[in-house]
Amino acid sequence: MCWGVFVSDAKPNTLVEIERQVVSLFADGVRVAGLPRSVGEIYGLLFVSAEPLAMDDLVVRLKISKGSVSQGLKFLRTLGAIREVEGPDVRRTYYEGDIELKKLVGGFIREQMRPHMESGKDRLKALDAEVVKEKDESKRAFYDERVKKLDRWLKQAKLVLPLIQRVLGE
Amino acid sequence: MCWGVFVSDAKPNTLVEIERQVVSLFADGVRVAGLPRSVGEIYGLLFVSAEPLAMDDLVVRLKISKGSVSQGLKFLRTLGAIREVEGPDVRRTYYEGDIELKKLVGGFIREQMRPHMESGKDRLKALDAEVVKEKDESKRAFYDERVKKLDRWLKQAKLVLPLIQRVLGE
DNA sequence: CTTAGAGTTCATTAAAAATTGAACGGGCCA
DNA sequence: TGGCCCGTTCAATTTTTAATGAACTCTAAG
Repeated sequence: MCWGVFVSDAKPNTLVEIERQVVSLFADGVRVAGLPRSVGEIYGLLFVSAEPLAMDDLVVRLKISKGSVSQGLKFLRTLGAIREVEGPDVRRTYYEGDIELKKLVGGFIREQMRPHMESGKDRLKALDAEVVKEKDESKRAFYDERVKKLDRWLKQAKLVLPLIQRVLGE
Repeated sequence: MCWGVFVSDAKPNTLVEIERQVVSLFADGVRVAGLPRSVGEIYGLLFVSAEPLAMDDLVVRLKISKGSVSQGLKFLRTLGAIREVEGPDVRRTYYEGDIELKKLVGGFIREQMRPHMESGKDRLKALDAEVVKEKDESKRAFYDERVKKLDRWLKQAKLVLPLIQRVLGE
């Protein structure tokens, strides 16, 4: 084995202050979206790292378990928030963060929000079926109005999401 | 005491199927925003109720504790998602749901997202202060670029939020 | 074929969040 | 003034969620 030549570039197994702050910023940030802290930490460290990192770097430097990192990376990959890239060790998979906001938001909308909206559509259908069963005329009218309102909400949401993506798309 | 006359209008202490479905829809719905299930249930029941409800109605019909309902109502009030109204018993406070989506979303943006963004601004300032301390020229340039990127993210978010509100404002 | 190390999975454990319920404050009427 | 009831608060508890780590798969090198 040969270590010598690259020693001065060796990654520290701890975070410098700037990294600490960015990691913490993302860790807190992702929580408004209901995501686990570890996911934010992982993305945060990739975001502030000039060099791509492998799983083991994340485990060591963030001090979180291999299992958590594996799951966090899997999730970030499905969002399209990180990219697999080549690195010094051919046996390992290295990652770098995609620093476009639209990628993050777009991925979140696609993976987390759309599915909910789809199931919402079905549930409104079921609701409609329930409303027609209502015997009392005026109650039925009231329920019908409310279900129609929910339909409109869903349409508005469908309108807004692509709009967000367009604005973030520059 | 006199019950007779209004017995047929008495509120059941359980939910009918339509109510059950709407309550459940909202209970699940609010979770994408990271809010507790009980908040969704409360809003949901107010949403499908033609008559305003008092705290006790919610406790009995949703089978959740007085404490939870009190806190849930408090939260929904700060969002502006519900309204206090007069009701049959002058001693009680009755509520009805505001069924405009913009109220819900607007309240959420104002109460939950803006504060985070404000603190984010401060944290970016702190980050900037840290970056200038970096001795290594090229590292400093890199960090500086990333912090600038975060600044742009914040600006984009500031741009998007009012846009959402305008679109929902019909 | 065997070994070694990267990466995943998932049952267990630990941590965080929501819910409960008892105690409290305050208004109102007798 | 005292009893009653509505509503709030918050410490204790339960429930939910995330993190851990050991066992596993897979690939590649010897």
